[in-house]
Amino acid sequence: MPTEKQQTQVRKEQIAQAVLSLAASHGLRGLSMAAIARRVGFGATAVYRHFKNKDEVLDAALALVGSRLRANVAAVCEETDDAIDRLYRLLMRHIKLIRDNEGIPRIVFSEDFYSGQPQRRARMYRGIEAYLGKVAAIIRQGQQAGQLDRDFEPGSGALMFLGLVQPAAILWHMSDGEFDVTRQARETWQLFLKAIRRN
Amino acid sequence: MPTEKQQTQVRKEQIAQAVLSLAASHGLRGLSMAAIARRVGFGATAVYRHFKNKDEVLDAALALVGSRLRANVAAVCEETDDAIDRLYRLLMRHIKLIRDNEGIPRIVFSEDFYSGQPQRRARMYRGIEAYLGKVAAIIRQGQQAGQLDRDFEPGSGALMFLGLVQPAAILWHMSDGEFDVTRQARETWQLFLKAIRRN
DNA sequence: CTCCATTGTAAATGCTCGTTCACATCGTAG
DNA sequence: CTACGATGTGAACGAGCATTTACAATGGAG
Repeated sequence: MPTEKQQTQVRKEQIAQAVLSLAASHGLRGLSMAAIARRVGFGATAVYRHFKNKDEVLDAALALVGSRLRANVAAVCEETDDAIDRLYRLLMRHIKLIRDNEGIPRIVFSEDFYSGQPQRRARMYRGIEAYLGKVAAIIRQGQQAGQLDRDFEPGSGALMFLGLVQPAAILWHMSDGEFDVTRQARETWQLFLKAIRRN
Repeated sequence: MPTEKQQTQVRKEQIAQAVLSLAASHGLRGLSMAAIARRVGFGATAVYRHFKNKDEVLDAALALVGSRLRANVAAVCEETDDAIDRLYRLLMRHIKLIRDNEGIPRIVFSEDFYSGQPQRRARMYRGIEAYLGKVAAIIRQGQQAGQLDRDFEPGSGALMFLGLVQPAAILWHMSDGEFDVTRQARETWQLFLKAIRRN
């Protein structure tokens, strides 16, 4: 047996990360069990020692994405107390996360990921809602502190915040990295700030 | 032969539309030749009378989306000369287009659609760029007319414009229609307006 | 009316891929 | 040290699906 044995816990993480990496280069279509396993250094069938089936593997990858997003929010709240600072840092972290793991948007926005899996779609929906809720909380904090305008709903602001990244991210990877996400995000951030800041 | 004969031109349109309809309910994964053909009222193999292979079928669907988007821009430019009006109407038309053809975002954002097809991805990129260019042109017109602020690039504004719809659209169909896109778009439109309007 | 190009069908092929099974090997508890 | 559970392997199966092929029906041009 050429491959070393490893704990299931370790393997699970490796497999989930392999899904993200592979999705980055080949999307969901080329995401076969064999490809995932090869990435880890496996035969295809070994994956079944750690997961019941492919769906469980994809679920693990999804959970990984969720934990990364939560970590970002926690980090910016650690770094600063200022609402605007928090939002800007979160924006930059979000972009970096996507740049480093191109597979994330490819999976999250891929419809094949959800087709035939209503529970997974529901879980994803709740995950995005939770993320938006945390952004909204930061915005509400800014409104109460008097930095941000009070005449809009924090939820709408949070949605717009997400809109700062999404089109840029899609264009970025459609252009094969040619499109400058970071620069564009900085530009639209200025517009966003003008929209939400107390005049 | 139970099925009536039809002109290739007619069939091509039917097939492309069938792709959009099917993608709406089952994503790209369930999008088999058999399913497409059945939707039209066909056997699977009959599709090959009109298209060389599946890739050509998907390309046709993509072209259909492009023509719909162009039609929207042309329509709003017909309806009014005012830049802000044009943008608002385009936003609403864009939303309606997506609500009526849920398959569009499912295809456009599905990475499987592009994986292994670099030319198609490039074509899509050019298509989005062209759309953004037209939005930017409307914005520039508004800047020259003095309605809109001059201190931001029209391209950035156009990107932000796209960001008004995208997250809302994704949440909409992830929530199975529960999320109110139109209401949210109206809210974020107010924010957008505050961001771009000449104070 | 009669060809024949066009449009359709059914059966068959070959490939990819998820999954199972029987067996080998590692590492650790006792 | 020894057994046994945990982990890994390769072969094989079966389903789904794109595509090809041989054949039938349609319908308009001459």
